[in-house]
Amino acid sequence: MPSSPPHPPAASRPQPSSTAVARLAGVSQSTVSRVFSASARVSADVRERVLNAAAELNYRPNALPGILQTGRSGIIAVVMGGFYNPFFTESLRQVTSLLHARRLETMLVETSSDGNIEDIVGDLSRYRIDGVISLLAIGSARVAKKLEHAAIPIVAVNSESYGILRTVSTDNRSAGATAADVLVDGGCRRVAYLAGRDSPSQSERQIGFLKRLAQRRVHAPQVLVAGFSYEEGYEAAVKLLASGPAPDGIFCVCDLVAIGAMDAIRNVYGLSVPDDIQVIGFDGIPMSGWQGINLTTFHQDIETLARESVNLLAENPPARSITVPHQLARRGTTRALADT
Amino acid sequence: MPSSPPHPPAASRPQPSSTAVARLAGVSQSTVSRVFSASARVSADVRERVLNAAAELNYRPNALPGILQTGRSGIIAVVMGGFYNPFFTESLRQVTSLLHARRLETMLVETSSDGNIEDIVGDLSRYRIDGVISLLAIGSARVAKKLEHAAIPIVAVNSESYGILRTVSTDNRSAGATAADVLVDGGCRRVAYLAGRDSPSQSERQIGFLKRLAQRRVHAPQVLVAGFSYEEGYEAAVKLLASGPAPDGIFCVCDLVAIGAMDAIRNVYGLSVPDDIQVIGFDGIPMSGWQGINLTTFHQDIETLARESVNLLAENPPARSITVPHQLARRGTTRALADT
DNA sequence: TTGTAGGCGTTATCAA
DNA sequence: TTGATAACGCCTACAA
Repeated sequence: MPSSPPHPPAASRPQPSSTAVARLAGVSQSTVSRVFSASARVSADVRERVLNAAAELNYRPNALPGILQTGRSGIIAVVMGGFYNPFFTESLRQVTSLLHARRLETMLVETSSDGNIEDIVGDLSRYRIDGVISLLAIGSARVAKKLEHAAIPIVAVNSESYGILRTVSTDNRSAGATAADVLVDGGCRRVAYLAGRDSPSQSERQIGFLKRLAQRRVHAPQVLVAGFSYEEGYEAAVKLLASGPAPDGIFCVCDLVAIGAMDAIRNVYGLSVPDDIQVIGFDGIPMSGWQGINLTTFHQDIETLARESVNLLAENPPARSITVPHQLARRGTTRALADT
Repeated sequence: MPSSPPHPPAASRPQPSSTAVARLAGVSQSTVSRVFSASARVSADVRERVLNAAAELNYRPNALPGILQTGRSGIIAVVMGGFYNPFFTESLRQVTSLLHARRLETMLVETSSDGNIEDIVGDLSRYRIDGVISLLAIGSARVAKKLEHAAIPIVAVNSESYGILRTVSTDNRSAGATAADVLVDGGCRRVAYLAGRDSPSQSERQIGFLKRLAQRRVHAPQVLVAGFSYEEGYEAAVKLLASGPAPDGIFCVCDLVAIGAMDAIRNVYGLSVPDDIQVIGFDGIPMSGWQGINLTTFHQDIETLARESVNLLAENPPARSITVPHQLARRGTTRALADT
């Protein structure tokens, strides 16, 4: 690509201003403004002349001066990564949809990690965005403080709050505990956990899982760091099964990892899910319900996560964190009761 | 939800202006402006005083006045729907990423159909957006004309151009033809097509498929309108197989439909893919490559689609349409050669 | 090198 | 009901 100008060329003609409309309609600029504010009264005669002139020039009110005055843009930045995971894209959809219902626009920011979220927010603040919803967890107290310092309201989903941030999270720890119960009740005695990386929600799930296993007097599980993708789940399972006696139950950090793991279990090792190994995922992405997959998993209540995130931002209550219950979907990769 | 103000409350303190920084640093506002424009020369002494004052106030330059003057915002609206289909979300990711590389921001607009795209563009033009990339096809010449009239540069992906719009599209017709070849070469003699709805790219695939079948002297396929989702593919296949003698090959409008159809074929009718019925999808979403699915499909070259879309918008060449080649991925749901 | 002044397109205030 | 004017925050001449 040749070196290009930072901005695309402006539209051939610049957009007409209210002054241009006023000139054409033979009224003052303020009258045009009034016609388009809808709140003020304008005589029917004048209104019609103005609307005709506006239509002729294809006039569209410019929101920028108002933003300049009020400091409020009606724009929310949504920070996201992991586009390959339907959990995130569906979250994005719902958040955008809810923002739109409140007449707020979504500025989408794509980033693979939260490492540079401070720069991103700093960058975007030149547009005077009204707030930030981060679908990525904030990774450190240092970043959280910087964000707080930026004085732009921010809500993070499935993130630690560091005592500062407003957060909305699925009850990850309790899900981990339930996963342990499902596997143990299903007869598993030798379980494993395929972990994600650098994510507080994944840590919470892991902690809940380990604690409950200990309570149930089951051996501590073998823990392997996979990641969050199908491929990483596949590879982690290959490694897991190559490393010693096979487990009889695996809890996976997310559905994509679980699906990858199942493909490895079945195709590389010729083992059966759930007869040889039971598998549980997390997220409740649509693919988990496909008949050919039929994965037992935990639904994250994306609708509520999104709704509470937008509420927290728009209503600007005192900083607080909201926990959203998960929902277990028992399907074909686990057994209801031990038949031993 | 109680009736809420249209905008979230502004950040507690309004963001400081360059004037505030100037006051604190004991210089004029223009000097502050110069320090942050980087182009102009400022003495080291003054620069430092200004930067210190700016840091103390946590000053961030406001982009709006500049936009007001130039009419160029550096914001591109990306119109999208079908979040459940990884083809669209991956397209969104790549487009956003490329825009970001050009220092352009993405304003995300979610809409289920293109029906109201005119309203959307009209709405957004109050932010003086520099252009629009629509990942949804523009559905009618009427809408295309309106968009043209709005004088905002627009590029549509996999859309008809109506002789006006700039478009970037996969070579859908040729893919349809290749699908016919693959099935016929694989021994199919009685094929079906599971169609989408209201989409020019889907029509093109269908036309290419039908034409090539005729050339190959195979009976015209049974065509059923499914849609674009797993569920719709599933239901369409159930209906298809219930309606008479089963086909021995099915071309599906997209991968999700193909995957749904396969689940129905296998689980409802106990038939084998590919032994009884061969299946071809379209898009090349990641799931098509999962071992448990292993679907023969056509990869849309999203990278190129996204790159050309952004180029077309940013470089503002004379209106033109670009066709991007697809790539066939032969996998386990078709057979290479007829063994009859 | 630095300061002063005008203008971008609105909305809000005040006067007519 | 309508018009004139100030203000938002920055950039860009132009003046000093």
